[in-house]
Amino acid sequence: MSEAADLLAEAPAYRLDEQVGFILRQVQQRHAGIFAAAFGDDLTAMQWAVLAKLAERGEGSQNLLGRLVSMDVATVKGVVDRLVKRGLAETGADPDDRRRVVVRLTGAGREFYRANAAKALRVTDETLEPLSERERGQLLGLLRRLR
Amino acid sequence: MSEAADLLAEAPAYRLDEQVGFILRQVQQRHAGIFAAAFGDDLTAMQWAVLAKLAERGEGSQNLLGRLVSMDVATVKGVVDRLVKRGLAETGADPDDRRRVVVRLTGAGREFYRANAAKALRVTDETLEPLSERERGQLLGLLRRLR
DNA sequence: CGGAAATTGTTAGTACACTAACGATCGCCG
DNA sequence: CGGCGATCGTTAGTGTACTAACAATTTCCG
Repeated sequence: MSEAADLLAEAPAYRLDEQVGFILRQVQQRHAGIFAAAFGDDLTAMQWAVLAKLAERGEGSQNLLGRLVSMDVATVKGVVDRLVKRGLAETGADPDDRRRVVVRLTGAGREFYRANAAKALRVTDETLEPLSERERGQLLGLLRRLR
Repeated sequence: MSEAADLLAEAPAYRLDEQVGFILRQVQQRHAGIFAAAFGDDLTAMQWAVLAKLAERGEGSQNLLGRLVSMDVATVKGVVDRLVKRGLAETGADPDDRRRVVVRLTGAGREFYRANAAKALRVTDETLEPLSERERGQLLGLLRRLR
């Protein structure tokens, strides 16, 4: 009974504003804005991610670090370079593997982390501000499954 | 009864992997991968977004176009330049306002849109593949409120 | 042991993404 | 009408992001 109707529905409407990819980018943009407002010229979100991971896990090779923060090896290099230039991280040789470059936080890096972890949490909070506690959990649960 | 416990909880744990911003970036990465697998070297997601918007709305100034796709004015220029170089769009002067650059699709651009809209829909579909129909609606609803 | 395969990091090239500074033009208001 | 603020586009500079090609090692396997 619905076969004729199916024929009429042949051209599925493509509306950019309804595509996940598009909305995702807009949400990312808003988050980036909130982060920038909180951290100003101190650090970008990527640099903070690497710093936080180093604080969590101690030192590690660039490669491992890249995997932990879901960043390309070529990209992580640039981020680490900038952290080193800001004096928050330092690199050294791995005695066991001469290919490796070990990255670790400096004292200033650990200090920066301690001083700003609460602020970083507020960035997350402000990003999710339009949602109730229950909705936040829902959203995170759904997003995690799309990773 | 819980006041003593509250004092112990003073340092809120910051776990990178639980922050929306971080998860959001991972989901974006997966989506970008799916898009690239579908469109290969033909077009990036951004270029497709501009193309689709032009197909939806007809011609418009670079500035307007930027607003419609949530893209910086400086960024949109580069994207439009690349579409022009690929022969999918063209620019012209606005007779009413000599500051403006009007952007519109070429015949090849319209043709490309028609030929690929269904594929673009499949990219969205594959991105959301791990979720049920109901969950997809939930996710989009939540994300939209974070724009 | 020795050589092929895999891993690690670097560099170059392309494509977003945003800020700031600039010049050209438009529109409004006195 | 005349000027001044707002808008539009371009350019330069910084920071992700990914691919491809490459060199230096290390590892594994015959």
